[in-house]
Amino acid sequence: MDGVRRMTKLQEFAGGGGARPAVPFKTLAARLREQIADDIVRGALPPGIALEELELAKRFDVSRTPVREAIRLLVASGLVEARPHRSAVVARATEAQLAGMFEALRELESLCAGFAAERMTAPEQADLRRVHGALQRVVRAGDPQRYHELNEQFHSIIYAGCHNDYLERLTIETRARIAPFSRAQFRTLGRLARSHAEHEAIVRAIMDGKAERAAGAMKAHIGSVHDAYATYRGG
Amino acid sequence: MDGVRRMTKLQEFAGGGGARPAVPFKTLAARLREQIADDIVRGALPPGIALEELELAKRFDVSRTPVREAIRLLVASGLVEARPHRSAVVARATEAQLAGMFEALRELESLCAGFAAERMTAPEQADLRRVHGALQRVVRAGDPQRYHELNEQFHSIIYAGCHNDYLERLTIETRARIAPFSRAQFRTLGRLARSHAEHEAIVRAIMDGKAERAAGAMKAHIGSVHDAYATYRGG
DNA sequence: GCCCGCAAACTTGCATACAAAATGGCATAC
DNA sequence: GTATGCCATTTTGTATGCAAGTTTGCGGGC
Repeated sequence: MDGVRRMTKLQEFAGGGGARPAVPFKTLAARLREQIADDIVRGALPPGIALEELELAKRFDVSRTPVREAIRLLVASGLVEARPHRSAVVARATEAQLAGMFEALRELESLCAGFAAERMTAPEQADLRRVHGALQRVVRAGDPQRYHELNEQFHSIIYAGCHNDYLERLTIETRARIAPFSRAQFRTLGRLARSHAEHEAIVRAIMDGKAERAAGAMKAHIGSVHDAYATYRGG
Repeated sequence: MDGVRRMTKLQEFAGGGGARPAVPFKTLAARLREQIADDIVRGALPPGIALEELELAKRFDVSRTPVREAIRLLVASGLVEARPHRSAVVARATEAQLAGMFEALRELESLCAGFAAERMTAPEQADLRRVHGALQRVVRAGDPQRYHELNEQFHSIIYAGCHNDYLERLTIETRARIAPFSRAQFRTLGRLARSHAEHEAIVRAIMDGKAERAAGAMKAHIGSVHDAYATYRGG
């Protein structure tokens, strides 16, 4: 790119980090996809913003080719929209689409919870209780950011607990797809407490092995998250 | 490619067809994705087969670039697996993965049916009845191929009837993802008749606006499809 | 002042060239 | 005869050049 040919470039990328010894090897495109997807989900790249190939290429010091491939990957996953000869943009969503995604997420998470109640192993249950306990402490401490992190763990444990890789993947992807639009939902301490109370019902149902109750509790939980978000957005 | 520069190449592709006047314009990559995805779903490209870039490029008379982009699109959708520096292959699945996908499809279709019972418009309902009637005639005639086509229409109408674009898309993609593995399920006339009888219960529940009954009937239907497939595959 | 048309600049789409890694075959050592 | 390591071949990964399409802004006309 500037005279000196740097070795492989695959080793050095990885977000400016150091050497990564036993990594299975990833293409530039794969890493770019992760990086950009992360930026979108975290909100650094908000919906509607243009993803110009040359700009991204310069930022990551690669050519347009892997950038283009990364964008194609993101397009297929739904996080990015692309139209021919126009810059790809971070996916937007109408209110109706967002409501649809929330509804789908509610049902997917509900399914996961139901299966988790029937299938989680003892270690998985222990892990769920552990994170649930940690969440309780965070609620008392009133730390929304930390709550957000642990909350994601909580839900992820339940996704994995359904013991259905495909369903787990669908749910994770749906959550990621909604994330860019719902980044402000846990701002109030009131919601934190309420969220945790809802978790309590879910955990109990799972521990008791009551699939329907777990599914119902999760459905109510996600529904209330959606309501909180809709209220927030509405005014 | 061979001296004479052919105009745009975007117009002429499209599967050897003629001029396509009012088409919104699609990139080569997008068309290749459709073509390859179709070949995978239809079984022309069975699971495990390698998708060599140069070979595909030659077959479609394009360069490797759009082929690669098409493959990336397919990778993200799950129809194709790729590992660095290895040919991409049509996605395979273990028995466990396949079972998981069937389970997910069962739940997704069940959700669609439930919502459809509550939300389908009168024209949509009429369309469903129309296809259902056509299916009955095909069962009597004993035409598995035609049954397969109409059966897809039948289910697609219900997907659309849930009035949730995202859920519809998830369900369609899941069905496509399973298709390469379940292409031999409607070989017996007995299954045709049974399948149609199950449809009957679904249609009635939807027409009556009974969401739970519709969901349950659909769940039973997909479950029986899966059983038939598992039996077929098992021996 | 506003609208329309045109052209320049910019961005993406595709092709091609080259680099790097994996595969397969062959020779060699045991 | 088998295993192992090396080299040629093949295939993917990345960079770059050029063509085509879109956007934008300017100038002229109304």
